[in-house]
Amino acid sequence: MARTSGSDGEKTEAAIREAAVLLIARHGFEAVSMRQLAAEVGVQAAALYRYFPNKEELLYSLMREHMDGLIASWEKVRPSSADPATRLAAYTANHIRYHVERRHSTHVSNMELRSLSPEKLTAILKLRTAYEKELRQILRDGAESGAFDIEDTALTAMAMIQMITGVIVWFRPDERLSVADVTRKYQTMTMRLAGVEQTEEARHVYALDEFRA
Amino acid sequence: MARTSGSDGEKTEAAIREAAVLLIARHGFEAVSMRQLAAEVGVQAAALYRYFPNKEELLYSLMREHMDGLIASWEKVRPSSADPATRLAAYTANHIRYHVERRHSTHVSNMELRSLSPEKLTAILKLRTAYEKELRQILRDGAESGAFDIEDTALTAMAMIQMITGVIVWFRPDERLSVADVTRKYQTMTMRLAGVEQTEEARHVYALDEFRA
DNA sequence: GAATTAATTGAACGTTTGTTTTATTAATTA
DNA sequence: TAATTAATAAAACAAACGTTCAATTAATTC
Repeated sequence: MARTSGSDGEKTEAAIREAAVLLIARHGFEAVSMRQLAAEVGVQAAALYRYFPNKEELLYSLMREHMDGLIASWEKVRPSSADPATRLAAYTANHIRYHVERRHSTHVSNMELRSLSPEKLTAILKLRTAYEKELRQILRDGAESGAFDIEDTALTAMAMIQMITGVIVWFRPDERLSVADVTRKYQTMTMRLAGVEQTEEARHVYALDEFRA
Repeated sequence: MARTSGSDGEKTEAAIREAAVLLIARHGFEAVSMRQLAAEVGVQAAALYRYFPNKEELLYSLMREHMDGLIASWEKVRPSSADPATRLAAYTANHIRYHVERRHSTHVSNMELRSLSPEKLTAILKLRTAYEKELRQILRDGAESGAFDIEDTALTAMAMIQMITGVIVWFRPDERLSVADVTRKYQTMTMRLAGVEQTEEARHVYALDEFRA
């Protein structure tokens, strides 16, 4: 056999990416074989090598796509000139929205870092650090202006990120809780961690429907 | 060759467990081979099967040991009859201490769940749920008594656990931050998430040296 | 319609995998 | 000291792994 009827490189690559994210999220990178992935796509294993030179490059490509998308999504909604509390609420909302919508690729990007070579690992961590730096800056600005009350901005930023990323571990949108509900509740919590007073807190969180779309 | 001079079953099993936790934490369960593990212990692969019937049972045994230890450590320090804020501070401190002291087994228990069969996965999750239930009860008691101000106790408990477990991702004890420093800062943050007022918050956190040993 | 390019198959490669079996020696018990 | 048990090595198993290569067909270009 050879080229199949109706075959299309672009569609095949997209199908590979989608199946790979799902399989790797479910079973882990090392546990997924190229044959298993190919079978899921409906193709022979050898065909995968037309799109990715090897297994590790496939993983790396998935992670880069995820991180690039995350940063791009933030740059799109970022209210650069707003006050720190507004920016914090926006950061929280965007983070949760992006991760909830991409549970599987988030899992891959967070859990499979050890399967990357040192150079590729460094590249991904660089993107992650750049993204986290945005939050640290918000916290620092708020602490300086007196809007926030934070003892250790670096530590608080790490704690916040862990907290809001953790939403994908337990949250599934259902009838009880919508993404908007969860976002609002997490916004309240990041405000509390930032040391915003209760009245100010509510004013910022509830006024931020625009960041929960 | 056969039995080696000075060989001792107990010591060998302990060596296997220790090496397994380290290797699996570093490379992931699927990426670690029985031969690699055996080499680390200084033994042939076949010798491992004297202590564990197969690879999965080894993983399961490591996870059970971790979870049992976590629950036991909490039962030992738990101030059952204290007020909610004190109990929350104790829970936070014990959680951080246990996890920081066992970074590698924490990594294994949190990241390798998907390598377990459904029955074993259920067993481990049952232990985890039991442990998390303790925190939910503290939050519920505090909310009822008016000591805490919490909108959604289940969600807040999940967020707190994610936050305080996340400490192992970035924290390494060094000259800048000791475990006691980090514990105190995280206690402040869990108090804030619980909605304890600032003055009460400080009174509870700073008086809890006993829970930071 | 012929030539070229894109997409894929099927077979094969040497390694490595988890695991089992058998033999052998050290330590312990009688 | 003889018999027994504990602990290991060495070799072998079939199965699965990532990857390569040559052949073949579909789609596109000329």
